[in-house]
Amino acid sequence: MAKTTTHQKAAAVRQRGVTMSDVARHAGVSRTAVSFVLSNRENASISEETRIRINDAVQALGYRPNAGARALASQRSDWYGLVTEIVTAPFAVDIIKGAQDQAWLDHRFLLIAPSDQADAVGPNQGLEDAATEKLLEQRVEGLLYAATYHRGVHVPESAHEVPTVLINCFDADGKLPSIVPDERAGGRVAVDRLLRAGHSRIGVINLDPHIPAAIGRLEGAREALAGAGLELDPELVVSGHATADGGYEAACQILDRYPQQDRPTALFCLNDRMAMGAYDAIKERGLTIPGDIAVIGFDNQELIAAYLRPKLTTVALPFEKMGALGVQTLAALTAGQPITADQQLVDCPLLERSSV
Amino acid sequence: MAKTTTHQKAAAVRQRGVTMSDVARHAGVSRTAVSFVLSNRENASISEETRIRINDAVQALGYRPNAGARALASQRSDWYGLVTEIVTAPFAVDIIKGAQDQAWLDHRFLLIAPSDQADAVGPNQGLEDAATEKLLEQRVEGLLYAATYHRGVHVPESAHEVPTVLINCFDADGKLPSIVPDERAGGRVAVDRLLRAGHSRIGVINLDPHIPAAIGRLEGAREALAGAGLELDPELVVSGHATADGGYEAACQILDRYPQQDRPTALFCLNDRMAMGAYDAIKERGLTIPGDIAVIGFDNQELIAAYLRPKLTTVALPFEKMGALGVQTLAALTAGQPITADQQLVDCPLLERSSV
DNA sequence: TCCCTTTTTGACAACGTTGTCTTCGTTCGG
DNA sequence: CCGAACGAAGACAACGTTGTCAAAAAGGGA
Repeated sequence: MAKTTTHQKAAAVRQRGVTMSDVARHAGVSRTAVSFVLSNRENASISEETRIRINDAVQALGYRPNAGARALASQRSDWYGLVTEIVTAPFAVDIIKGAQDQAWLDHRFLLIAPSDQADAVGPNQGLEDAATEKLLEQRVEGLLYAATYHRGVHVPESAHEVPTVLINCFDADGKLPSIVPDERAGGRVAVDRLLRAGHSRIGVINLDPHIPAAIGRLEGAREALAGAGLELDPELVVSGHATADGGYEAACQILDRYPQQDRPTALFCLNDRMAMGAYDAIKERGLTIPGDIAVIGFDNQELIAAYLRPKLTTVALPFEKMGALGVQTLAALTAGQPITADQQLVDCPLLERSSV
Repeated sequence: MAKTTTHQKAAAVRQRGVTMSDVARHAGVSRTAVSFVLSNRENASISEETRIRINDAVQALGYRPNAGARALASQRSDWYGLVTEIVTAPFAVDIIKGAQDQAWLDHRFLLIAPSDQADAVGPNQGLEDAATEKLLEQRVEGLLYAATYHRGVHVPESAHEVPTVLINCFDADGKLPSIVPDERAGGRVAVDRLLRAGHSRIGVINLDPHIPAAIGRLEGAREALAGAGLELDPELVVSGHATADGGYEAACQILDRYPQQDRPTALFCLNDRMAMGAYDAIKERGLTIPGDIAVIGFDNQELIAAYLRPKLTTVALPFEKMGALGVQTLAALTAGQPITADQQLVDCPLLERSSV
């Protein structure tokens, strides 16, 4: 009696407790059969008829497998955890998109946890550790760490308990595999584009020269120039704060430093925000883009690049691809496959618009 | 003997199988005691000493509760599902941020699933249904739907099985509670700001006049003008495509239509992208901002508003707040509390910068 | 010492699956 | 009509918890 009461109460409280047994009962078969059909196993041996009966029962009852129970019993969750500060500083959201789409394709679920590792390597790992811990409690099969900008990071200790891949950042301790943009090739592509348009005197508006993005892109620029038998004039490289204002000031410096005939005819801005400022500096001086000065950016920040007038030709960071590749790499790792390289470089494609 | 072998094998295969029993054994107490301590229950009656012993054991063994098992046994997952196209079209990422932060505070986990409901009401619900279904399989306790732009949506049938809240959109069928921006108040605030700066002849660059944002903001503008004894001159309202180009064209129309003395001295652009275009139109005509023409935007798209020169004064959409409020509302619903209104309006704050 | 309270234990059933094994009918070919 | 071969059923242990309960042990006061 007491037992019955308990059951009824539970049933009343539960929103929708259709279990495999219910399906089996409704289809007039055994639980075993249902389990076989639903996870359509190899060593099947289920007649087409019962298979259909079971599927019908699933439909009729609106049965939904319980992911948690399945994970518990089968000891695999099909979940990956993604720790990222991107949600906080949504510059690289496309990483999430790429990762999520890929995970979806692989029938895996991405658990996204926030990180506040606002910047760099420092042990500001309060939230980050907690996030990792929470994800491991959910028994994720692997971890991804994604950063808003390309840099070295330290990952919490516990991340080493499961396969882990870094996206748009790399392990400062050099132990974990990572996916990063090929900044160098990107810089080369940008400057090549300018060279191809006939420019040979090219000003460069640089970022903080110590970050990987600046180092790689500048190196690429040098290579491209070298390919054309030219050298990068150090005088034409001006660093600025990575904002529109910074770009504006840097552009003013470059433009005002020389008489007209010596003035560079093109500017390579190491990010789009600075290109935005450079536009203003150029226009202010009554010069036209790309007529008098060609401008090429980097990052392909849609809101800027596609809406500047004229629209900005720029090199895109392959966020989406990196996200997808991260998940693929993780999938390989969790499947026990060895991965080839610890650092995978992803191409930065040129986006032609109208500023060159 | 056979049993021992099995255990060893299991332990070898499992990555890290520390269970509650292990903790109990290590602490020299019963499982029950451990369970009591870890979920620190009311009817406890556990001595301080054993409590400490248990916590030490947890530390020592690196025990991590298995969330899935806990969910299974306790019939509550502490998970909310968030279905959104925001990741695809990352205009309103801050909704995710707000929701996630709030969920974190409430010790709940947000499962984010992608929706491709790229636009509007239509039954393009392939992925969306699938996402909802997946989330329900994970036994989420409630669902959130978030849209990139304020509009009416249809939600999959199965969403009605658990408490559901809409963010930045509303149920076209009028059944589900929603959180939306107070567009009207926003429009009022914007125009009030212009009036306060002494402008009385105000041009309006409108969005597609049928969407909730346009309707509300325009209505608010009218109210503000009425408060100053003015009326909205229909001639001064020009609709354009919601892009920089659209804004540019609309601004040209407004600016060129009148001789200088009749020209509006301020423009209210219903979004920042159009304000960006308007800037160009104004500057092209040799006019200054805000000297000759004041400009006020809407949306506060950081990349634009904060980087335009001069920086754009605009009205912000309260994405983050809406996200947080959505989670709070959902928490109230799942806790069985009745909620007050089916549609909660959230204020759109004015962000003063330098264009007025 | 005895009773009463406070801790603590042990046992057991649930939760919804997976996975393995044995058994039991059928049906069919020979 | 016998033995395969196949399809399916049934039983059971496992997964790691929660939750409930009765009962045992430890301590304290009179």
